[in-house]
Amino acid sequence: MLATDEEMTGMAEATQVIEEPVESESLAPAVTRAGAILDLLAENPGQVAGPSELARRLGLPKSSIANICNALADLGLVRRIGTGFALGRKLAELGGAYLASVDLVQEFYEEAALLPAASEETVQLAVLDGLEMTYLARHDGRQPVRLTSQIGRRLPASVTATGKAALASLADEDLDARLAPVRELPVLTSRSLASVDALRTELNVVRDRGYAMDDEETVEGVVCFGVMIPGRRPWEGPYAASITVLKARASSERTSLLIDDLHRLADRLSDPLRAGQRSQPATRSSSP
Amino acid sequence: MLATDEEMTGMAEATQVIEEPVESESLAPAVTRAGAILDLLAENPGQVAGPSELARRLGLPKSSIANICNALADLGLVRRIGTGFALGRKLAELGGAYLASVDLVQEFYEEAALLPAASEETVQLAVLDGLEMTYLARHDGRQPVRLTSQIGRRLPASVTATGKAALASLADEDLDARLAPVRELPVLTSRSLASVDALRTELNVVRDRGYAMDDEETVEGVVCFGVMIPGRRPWEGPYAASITVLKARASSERTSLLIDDLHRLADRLSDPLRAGQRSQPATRSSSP
DNA sequence: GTGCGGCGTCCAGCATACTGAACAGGTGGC
DNA sequence: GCCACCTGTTCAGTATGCTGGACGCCGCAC
Repeated sequence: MLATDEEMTGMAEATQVIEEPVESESLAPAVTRAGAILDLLAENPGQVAGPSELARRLGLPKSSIANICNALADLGLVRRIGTGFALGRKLAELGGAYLASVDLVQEFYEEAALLPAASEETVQLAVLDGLEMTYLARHDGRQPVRLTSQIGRRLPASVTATGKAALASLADEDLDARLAPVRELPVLTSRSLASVDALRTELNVVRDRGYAMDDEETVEGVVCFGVMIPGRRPWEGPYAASITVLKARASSERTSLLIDDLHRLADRLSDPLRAGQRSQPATRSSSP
Repeated sequence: MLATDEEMTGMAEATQVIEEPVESESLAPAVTRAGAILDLLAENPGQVAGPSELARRLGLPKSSIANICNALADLGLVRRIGTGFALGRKLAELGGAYLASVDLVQEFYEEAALLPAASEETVQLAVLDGLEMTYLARHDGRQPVRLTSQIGRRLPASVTATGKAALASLADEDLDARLAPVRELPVLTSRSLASVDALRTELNVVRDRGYAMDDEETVEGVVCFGVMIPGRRPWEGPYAASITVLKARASSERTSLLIDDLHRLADRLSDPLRAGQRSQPATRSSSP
């Protein structure tokens, strides 16, 4: 339809455009570009970049970027550091507001702290988005597993316990649609599932077993167990909770305690009415 | 300066423009408007609003808002819910990236968990921004104080222990500049400081005492203790850490333990090079 | 069934946000 | 000390994103 290629033939001589300037066509290009700027700054948290650098890396005019950056700075979405820009405080505010909009997050914190065994470990809540998991909440146990994901971080669903638990809960047609355009899966460690077929086989195991496992597929020496938590609204994708432990500490008896806790957590988060205090006893039974 | 009033005399008959359509003049209006949309959606987390409602509340053309919302949706900054929009997942990602860019946040989580007494309580980290504190991190203790601030939430500095600790650390001229345009302070409870004079007096107390206190000034029945933590870069505003406890549980002996921990935390976060190595080389008082 | 009011979307014309080059300030190399 | 390079900023012209009205749709009231 549109001639997006062959447009830079004139100037693409020795320029080092890192990002593609595609941007296709938005009816509000300034907004799209602002998003690209935030993404770029978020790639290496803490980095500060000036208008020139941003313009070069995005393949966009310097002036436009400067204008957008100034607008972003006025909003507090980015911060001026000298003449450059870095991520701003309002992002924490908006991120917190988004997390507050997910009812599950609040309840997750409360319920995770009450689990007899799992409350000692790192427990996380994530939501499926395409083929990636976005981590929404984290309960820190007493164990020094500090290499867990930051809140807001995204990881491939195929290498995480949360991701496998979420994918295993999808209807076949939904799963097929998501996997259709995929050739090979991202690989983080030598044990990551590399092929779609291997993933499908694994998902069948997850369905039968009732919980998912990440056996050093994300980080060497670290294992995770995950269970699915259904969304409460039709449009909310499947969530999942996981427990992260060092492989050396994952004895079989401890593991079974943790998985019991995980199922308990999922039950309480799946039916909030029954969790705190029973108020609607028979929702599912047939009417007389 | 700007004729903000009397501008809507023509159309302000029965229209209910909630927000002011000032927007002054930005060189990238679409970005400024996008920010206003996000702010509006963040006001009541979980709310979904269609283009018409957003346009009405912002006093802006419906078409423009629709275009901007579509761009925001493509970026993942907002989510389509039916025909409306709500905050999107990418906000969690960007918020997490911002928090990751603040070195203090990481270390805060590690050090807070190691405090002998305070690790049982709710410990928070915040940064001063104007006359408000933005909460950046929270360590959850075992006590069920669930009415603590969300990460990213902003509270007036004058009613919080973190805010008073941060303000008390400012140079006189800096403090004067921030307080100059202020007539009266925001009041959250009957004990909140209402006047600038009362705040100045309180800040002197904080300086002499070495820590700040919020005695039911933010929430009834809840007290907080706060200490300042200096920023590591010249441009980073002062940070502060606080401990939140129910007033009923704030015995004097427990309180003094907690305040010792707070000073310990501040010492370790102030000088990261010494934090990991030495535990506490008699910085404040000799051991018994 | 029917009319009404509200919604989200589409479209052409205009105002304006974007562009690219020129400017001034700062820095490092030789 | 000087030049060369890169920075961020400014400015006029023009392409283009923004505007307001019209359109089709849906849900509610009557």
